[in-house]
Amino acid sequence: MGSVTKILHPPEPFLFHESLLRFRVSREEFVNSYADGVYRRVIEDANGDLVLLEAEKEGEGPDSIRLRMTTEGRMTKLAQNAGLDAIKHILAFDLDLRPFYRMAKDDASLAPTAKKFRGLKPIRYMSVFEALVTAITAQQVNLTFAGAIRGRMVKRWGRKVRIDGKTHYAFPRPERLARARVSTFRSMQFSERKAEYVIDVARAALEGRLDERELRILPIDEAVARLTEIRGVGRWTAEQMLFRALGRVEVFPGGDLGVQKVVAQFCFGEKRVDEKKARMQADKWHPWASLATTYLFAAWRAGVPPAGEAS
DNA sequence: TACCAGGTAAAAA
DNA sequence: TTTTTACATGGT
Repeated sequence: MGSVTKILHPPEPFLFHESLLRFRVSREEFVNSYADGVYRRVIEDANGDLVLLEAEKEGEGPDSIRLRMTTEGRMTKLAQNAGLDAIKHILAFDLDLRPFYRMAKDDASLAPTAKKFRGLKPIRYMSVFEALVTAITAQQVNLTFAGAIRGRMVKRWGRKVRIDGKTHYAFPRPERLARARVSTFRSMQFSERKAEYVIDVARAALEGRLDERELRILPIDEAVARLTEIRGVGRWTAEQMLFRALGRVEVFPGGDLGVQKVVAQFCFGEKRVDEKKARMQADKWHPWASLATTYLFAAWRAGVPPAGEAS
């Protein structure tokens, strides 16, 4: 076993705990877990070596991060660098929040939340593939159930590392899921259709139809159009991916039920708005629309009352 | 029991 | 072109 620990200093402001809370929803999900103040996940380097990343807040004051990287075999320089790059991507070190805050301070529905959660970052998935499959599992079912079936999939097809007697799973490679049978997914309580969608996306990944470089730079509409050519990937799934894997915060998943609820609550004092109304509101947040939703979700989780509402 | 859950594709109107 | 419906399952 090889292990190395590094102290990282993310660009300020940075709120570790509040940013990671998003991954505390399910204990059965395995791939991205945040429990007892530690974010854990397994990544794979270019040689195919698996690295367990364990990140936690270091000390008081401005959030520094203690990152422990562990491999089953010898820790190589390649693995170390892969781990460092991965955590910087996941925690969105490259995203400069300052222009967003300049916009938010003049927006009545966003200003209090942006201030309260200064340093909140949109935590990301590792790949286009992972984000698409994860989104598909979450289509039209409650997130607890989505996490449960995803966990079964990961346990069955994800590569694993044993560290200190505990097993950790990497997100399954497209090769594995592309060859999986629908009936195996069905036994994990995927619907037949979800199973087909996941397999189709895995095949798209293998065939090079998920061009990350292209999806990073295409205008959002065109990127969504490319993605929705894949069966099972609708607008919502495409937008989730662009935001959560590629960090394209200008997208707005207006069809998302949760987004419609938080926008309704924090911007209109209502219970639910339709997609059109949500997108009208989001236009005011351009080009940080989904980043804005990250702040509203944080406020909602924390039980912060919407601006202008009595206690 | 019926209805909803951080949707999508395919059929029907 | 727009509006319904089937899909699977767990929770309320």
